[in-house]
Amino acid sequence: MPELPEVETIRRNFSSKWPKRVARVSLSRLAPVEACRRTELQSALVGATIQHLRRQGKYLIFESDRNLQLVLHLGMSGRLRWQSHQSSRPKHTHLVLFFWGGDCLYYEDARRFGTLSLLDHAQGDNPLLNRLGPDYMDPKLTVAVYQGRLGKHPKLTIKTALLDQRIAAGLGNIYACEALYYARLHPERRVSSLAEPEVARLLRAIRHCLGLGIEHGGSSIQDYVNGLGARGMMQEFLQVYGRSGPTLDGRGTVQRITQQSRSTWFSPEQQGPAPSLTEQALPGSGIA
DNA sequence: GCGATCCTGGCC
DNA sequence: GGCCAGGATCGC
Repeated sequence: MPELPEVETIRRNFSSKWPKRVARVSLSRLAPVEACRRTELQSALVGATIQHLRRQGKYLIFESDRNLQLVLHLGMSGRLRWQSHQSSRPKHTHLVLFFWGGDCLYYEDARRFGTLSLLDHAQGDNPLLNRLGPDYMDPKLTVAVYQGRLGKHPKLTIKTALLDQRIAAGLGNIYACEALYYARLHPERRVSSLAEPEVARLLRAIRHCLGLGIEHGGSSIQDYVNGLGARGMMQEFLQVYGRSGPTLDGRGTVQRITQQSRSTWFSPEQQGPAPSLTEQALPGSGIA
């Protein structure tokens, strides 16, 4: 469900709350946590102080004063909600952190596509985060770095590459479609067909879309709400995602296709015709 | 690289 | 009842 802007919005909702010491932990039977770490998770967190909340791609990382971090991915339907006092538990609540002083943090996830993990090392070697590419908002991700990382996957279509969190982290289906629209690139182009200026344009478009998303508090298309229970407004500003008929700016029409069994929305007028077989076969000018 | 798969809920 | 959904991983 949530992509980088939604997760970042939630992180910011809580930024003034830390540090906070955990008094009690409640973990549901169905909580999406590795089975071997269930009991450990509770005992490790009780008494720990959460120093701050960090984000990498779509992951939220609770850094504690002990040598451990709680890593949360919200999957498709995960929600995190801050309450100033204990309240009734929504259905599908999997974890509640009760803090000293009365505040509580509720984590719910109906579909249980999310993941909860406990990592021992505050920095460095953890298999979960090591696989992730650099965050799209990280300034260290320059055009040259991005081009190099894309270049390792020349055969992927651009759309697929944008969703691949190993190349760079944070994009999901919504912002991938939007970024391709702003970059005026056809989603079925191969990575190998991208020239350097197009990569630069793409990275700029991605950051533009993610920035807009953050500015508007995320997209509440179905049921996303932020950490305080409020809906976002970005759904009002999407050019192509989920639309039929004209793009939001009226410059083209929206077409829906399926890639990797997921929907892609794009505008043929603005993003060019489907790439031709000749282009796909041409060696050379690309970045492969 | 691709498709199947893990789940529930909402909509037609 | 069937289909679709903002994600990621695991087989072939």
